Amino acid sequence: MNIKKDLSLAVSDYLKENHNVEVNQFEFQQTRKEFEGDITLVVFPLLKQIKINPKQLAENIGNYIKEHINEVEAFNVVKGFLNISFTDNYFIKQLQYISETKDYGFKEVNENSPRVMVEYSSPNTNKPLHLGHIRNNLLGYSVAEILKANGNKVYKTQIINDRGIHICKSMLAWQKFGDGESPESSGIKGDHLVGKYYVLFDQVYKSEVEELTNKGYTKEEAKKNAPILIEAQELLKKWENNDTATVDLWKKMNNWVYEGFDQTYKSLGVDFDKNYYESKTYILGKDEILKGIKNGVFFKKGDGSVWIDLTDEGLDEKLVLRSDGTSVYMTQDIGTAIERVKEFNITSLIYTVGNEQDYHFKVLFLILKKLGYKWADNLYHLSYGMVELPDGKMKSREGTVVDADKLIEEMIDSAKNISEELGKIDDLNSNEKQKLYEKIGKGALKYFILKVDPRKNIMFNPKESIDFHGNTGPFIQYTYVRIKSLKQKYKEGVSVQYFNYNFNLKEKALINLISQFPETIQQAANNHSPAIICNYVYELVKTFNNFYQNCIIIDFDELDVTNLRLSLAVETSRQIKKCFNLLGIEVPTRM
RNA sequence: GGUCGCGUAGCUCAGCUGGAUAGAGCAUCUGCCUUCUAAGCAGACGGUCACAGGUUCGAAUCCUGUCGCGAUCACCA
Repeated sequence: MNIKKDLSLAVSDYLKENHNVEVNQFEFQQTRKEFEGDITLVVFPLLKQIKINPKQLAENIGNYIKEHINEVEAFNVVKGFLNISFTDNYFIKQLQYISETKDYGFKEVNENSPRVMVEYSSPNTNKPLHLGHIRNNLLGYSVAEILKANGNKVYKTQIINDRGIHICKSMLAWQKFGDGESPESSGIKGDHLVGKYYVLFDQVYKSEVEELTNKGYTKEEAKKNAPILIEAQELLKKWENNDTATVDLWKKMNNWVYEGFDQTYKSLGVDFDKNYYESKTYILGKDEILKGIKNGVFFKKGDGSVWIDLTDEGLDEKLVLRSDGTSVYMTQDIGTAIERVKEFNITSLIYTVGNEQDYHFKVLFLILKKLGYKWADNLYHLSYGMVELPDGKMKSREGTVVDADKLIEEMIDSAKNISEELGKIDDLNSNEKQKLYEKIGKGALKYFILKVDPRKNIMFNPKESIDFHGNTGPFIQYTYVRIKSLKQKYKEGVSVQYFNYNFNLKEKALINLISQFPETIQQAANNHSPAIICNYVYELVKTFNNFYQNCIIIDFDELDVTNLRLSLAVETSRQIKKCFNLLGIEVPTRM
């Protein structure tokens, strides 16, 4: 049941019959609170084809639809806005439809669904995850869930940057100063332990650079010639030559990191269908480059390096193979994309990567297109803004990063403090309490991140704690809990029954809003934006609270009304839960 | 310097595929727990939508320019 569609058809008929014009798309919007009505047709756009007074046109259309559509009870016209009111019968029918529809608003996924891969996270293995990674993870996960709900077969993946000079730096510092320290011996989480040596390397490196500068080297020379850096580069060569001891150490330390990452991923509630590792994929892509040279897509310079000329597209020349024949980042991204399309038979691929790499992806997609891959048109860079601190961007080496594990822990602590202060859950056992604190704390964090438009930067002030009141995760969870509590109080099952009922404005507003759920999901999928879900669910919850505060829901003397209002409350809670699942946030039943 | 992005209330953000008097939350102030959980509700205060032009019946939204902030332009990843 889709009232907008019915209205559109009727208006279309009217225009054809009376003005002989063919229009099928109309602009509907939610009626503003200050006017009477449940939906509004904006007639201004029609004036281009029909040259009459907008008010008159609106009146005519209003009369026509009132006559032809049972659900239309009344209408009023303000300027070029046609405000339409629905009958009580419509609201009952609509509520009944919503409550009887399984997975209302979701589209089914089957063998014929589009196959989409979502890449996200993709960390380096030399340090623990920070707030920037949290944003990436939450976004990638949520967009994947939203796409699923919108009828796509989704594969979640990440490519782990497990090789290169960065990990050699941690390895070297551990070799030199670690004295055999391990996660077991130190009790430090694996990724944090490796990160500790990465930082240590940098400290030694900096002091060596300073020493060399004092000896009269220029800054540039000193940076290139610091002994510990040269040692790290030698370690990288050993790794590339498959030196057994080096490879063993590399495996050992990477495994520490993976164990740490797994813990953080689990805590964030994100997962992957397949992991790729750069140590395996970095060789991919070379064949494509060679083929591309033959086809004239790439060209070779005198020193043997291979390039693509993108100056016609307003970009630069871009290197795809070094003069010594080794790959660069771009090379393996070309190869990996092709591999993934083959392996998963996907029709599109979404890269969740920060907007600092906009240029890279522009070039990557262009190259794949020039290589003749038709699916290159379906590649999408989910480009998100940076997380900024009051004094600028986070920098791992300068120690200004907000650590992911620590932040999650702090959020759970805050949830605990607030819960204890309110004292509403004293009867729960400690295990139940802990689970609840996690749901609330993580809910606050995730909502805080996801409610911001992905494209925009996020300002995070570590000195100000993330809120638990107002437009927040806990507020929405709280509303859900209240509805659970209502249902528990009534005990009897409820279902929507027809009877002669006069809906009030609060109830109508709520049903109208729930009716917008399907198009909201679609919009969120089209825009790759969990923020759209956040805005929707917040609006829904505010509208519900308004209803809750003003209407007695459970009234044992008015069972018909109770049945109806409680159904409405239950349907609200179902949408809340679905929205939060799309955001990767759990809902509690008590708080 | 070239390219890309951003600029909305004291702060954090919606609104941006053009539509009615630009909306929320936080903060400040005022009411409401003897009705279903006050992590709530109702209300007050708060705006040159960076600035200047243009397109349009209509611009925060689209176009051009200016200013400010950020990112990017490596034989780094």
